[in-house]
Amino acid sequence: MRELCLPFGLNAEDMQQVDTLVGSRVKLKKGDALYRAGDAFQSLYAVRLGSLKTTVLAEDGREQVSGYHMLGDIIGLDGIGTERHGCQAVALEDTEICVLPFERLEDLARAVPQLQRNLHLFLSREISRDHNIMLLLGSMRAEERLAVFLLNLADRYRRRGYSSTEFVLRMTREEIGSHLGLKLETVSRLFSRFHEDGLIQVQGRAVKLLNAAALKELIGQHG
Amino acid sequence: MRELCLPFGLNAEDMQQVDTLVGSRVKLKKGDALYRAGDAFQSLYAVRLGSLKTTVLAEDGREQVSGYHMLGDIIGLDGIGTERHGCQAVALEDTEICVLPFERLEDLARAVPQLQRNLHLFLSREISRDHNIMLLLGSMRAEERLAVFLLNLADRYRRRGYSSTEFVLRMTREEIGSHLGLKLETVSRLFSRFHEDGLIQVQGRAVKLLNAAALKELIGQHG
DNA sequence: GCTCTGTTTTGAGGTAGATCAATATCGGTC
DNA sequence: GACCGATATTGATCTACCTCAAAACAGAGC
Repeated sequence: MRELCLPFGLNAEDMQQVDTLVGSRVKLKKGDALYRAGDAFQSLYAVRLGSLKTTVLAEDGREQVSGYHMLGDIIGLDGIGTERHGCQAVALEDTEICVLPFERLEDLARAVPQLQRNLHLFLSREISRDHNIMLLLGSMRAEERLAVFLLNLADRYRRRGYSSTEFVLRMTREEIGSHLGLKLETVSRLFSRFHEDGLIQVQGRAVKLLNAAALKELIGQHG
Repeated sequence: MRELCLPFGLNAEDMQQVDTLVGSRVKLKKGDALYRAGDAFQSLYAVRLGSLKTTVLAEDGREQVSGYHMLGDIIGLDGIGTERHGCQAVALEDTEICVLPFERLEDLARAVPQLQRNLHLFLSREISRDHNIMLLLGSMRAEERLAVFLLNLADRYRRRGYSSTEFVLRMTREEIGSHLGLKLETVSRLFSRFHEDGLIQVQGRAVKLLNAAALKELIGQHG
């Protein structure tokens, strides 16, 4: 649970303070942007419902999906340094967000050590996560990348109490491809192959993991 | 300067406190590890002299260079969340490091808002940096990657007051390749081609940028 | 239910970068 | 200054993935 909740481990008194932190709530429809690259940074955002993708943009317009975010994830962390968001966040379905004004969060973090600790945890975990994606993009073959993606998704659903073997993807093949450094056709072909090989069952965006162990085995082969 | 110094913008009084933070100094020889994957996390490290590479390790032993760090860089940020370092840091030459015990840094950050702010800046900048590398690895062609790498290096040298057009690479072709998601032969060929095309001058690890504008133009083409 | 648009699947063929291999060069050591 | 292992260069070939193209499918709106 710790990883899913910024105010984890706080006592009742501190919790009251933190409650004053939560600013507004935002509702997004599928396709709505929570923020865009270049927007002034003021707040972090906690996902309460639904899911979003974040994308980094190159100057020439190329776009790379940098993350897929769901319940409990905190997004916007990359904006702290630059005072501007470096990427954009777009809802993949109807989504609800808690706004956490960052200045107040900083003030509160100074007063509440456990909150400070949690904030650092979230920041650092984002860094670790990104490093793992770099490893994936830099040194894994296409089928390994998709296997990692599926297993990672399964794990995140599991931690949130959802089925870890059956879920509905919220992203298109193109978005998955962008995230994994592959083209949509390659992603589609891999889904088909995993299906044929009995590793998964796919029907459009509905995915069922049939043999997670075999998927894990796939990772690390060849390369 | 702000980006190069954790105690940036602190007044004299606060500075005195921060001075008490700096624990020991560590001297590393070329090839020495500052920390290894799995080591308990206790401190952040500031590079005072020399340079290091950080590498992420896959379970199967594959290794990916996640960063190249020089004077003023803070490393170890990915360990905060997990209490274990997720990657390893190895000196690329004789190197001097300041140890910053993290618990004390956290304590001090609660007392000194400006220090807190700077810490958040460093954490967030690392995230932005990683996102840009993800963009590079996920959607750029080989020659674009090397161009980005060289221009980025030039910029970092410039900010530190060194020549931005002439420098000596501290990494092997293989390490550069690992960082950029390419094989060493590809890196070598690209250096040769950039040389032939009059963009740079290369002699082993000594590099001179002859036409930075053309290198910039290269980025964003095709893709 | 039908239409339209966006998404997905599948096929055929091309290419950037990998792999394999041989030679050259560097940097350190005795 | 000669030797040795590590690093770099360069060439020839191979292949994983991309590109282009066409058809099947899904879902939102009427």
